[in-house]
Amino acid sequence: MSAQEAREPVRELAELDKLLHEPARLAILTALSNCGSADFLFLQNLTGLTKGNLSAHLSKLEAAGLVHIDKDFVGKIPRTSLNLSSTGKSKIRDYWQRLERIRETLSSDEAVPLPT
Amino acid sequence: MSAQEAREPVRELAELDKLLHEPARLAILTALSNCGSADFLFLQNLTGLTKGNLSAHLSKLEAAGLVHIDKDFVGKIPRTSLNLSSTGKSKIRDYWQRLERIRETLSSDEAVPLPT
DNA sequence: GTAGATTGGTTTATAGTACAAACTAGTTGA
DNA sequence: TCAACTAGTTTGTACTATAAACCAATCTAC
Repeated sequence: MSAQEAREPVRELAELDKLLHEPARLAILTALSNCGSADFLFLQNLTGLTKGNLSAHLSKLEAAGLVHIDKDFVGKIPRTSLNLSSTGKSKIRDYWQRLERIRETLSSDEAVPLPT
Repeated sequence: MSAQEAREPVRELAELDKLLHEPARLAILTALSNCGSADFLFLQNLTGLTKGNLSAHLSKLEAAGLVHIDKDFVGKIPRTSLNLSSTGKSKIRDYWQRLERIRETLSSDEAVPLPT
């Protein structure tokens, strides 16, 4: 992270990683970050997403290496358990830190110069 | 904003308004919110967006009633000036407030219950 | 035992979106 | 006057999110 970047909070906003920034995935990653591990239905209930939608987002996050998807059976009922990979953990933590830093920068000083 | 909503920060994340949440538009709106008024090229430089991209996003924001687009001439050179409508101002302010509140809620307590 | 409903998801089809490249209209410089 | 530049807009494409349809297995009622 360069000094350049740190002095350009507006540009940093425009360059946020959309894989993490997308609302549904942000909700999923943030939830997993807070609760460690969760199963599919719990996550669906928490986020309010439809099954298809949640399934698609989870697949995308798995493909990107941010979450692990484990399937097993509880008795005879299938269960899908989700948890963050170590990359996932650090990426979502970094995302929130970055956002908070941008917010602080923008609200604290004249970060955005006036055009003439 | 219901108490229900306030107790479900993860769901609130999943339901963020994409018109504002999209990185490029978030950058545009936040920049305008900070500097009051700006012209096209200034904004392009600040956000790092291409002209076509910036133009498209501005049109979308105008159509949604969040920004005003004014065109005039400085000498013989055309100039496009942008500023937030009152709706735009309150919406971007609310967006950041909401996000900050979600962040605080999620980091301060056991906002996300553990699945059994 | 078998018909229908339920659980726990995945796949598919579509509508919407962001983006860059191509274009437009006018201006300045050589 | 011809080329290059300014200040954008329009267009085409590739991507993406989403809901609806689907699937396999289990449970329940009869």
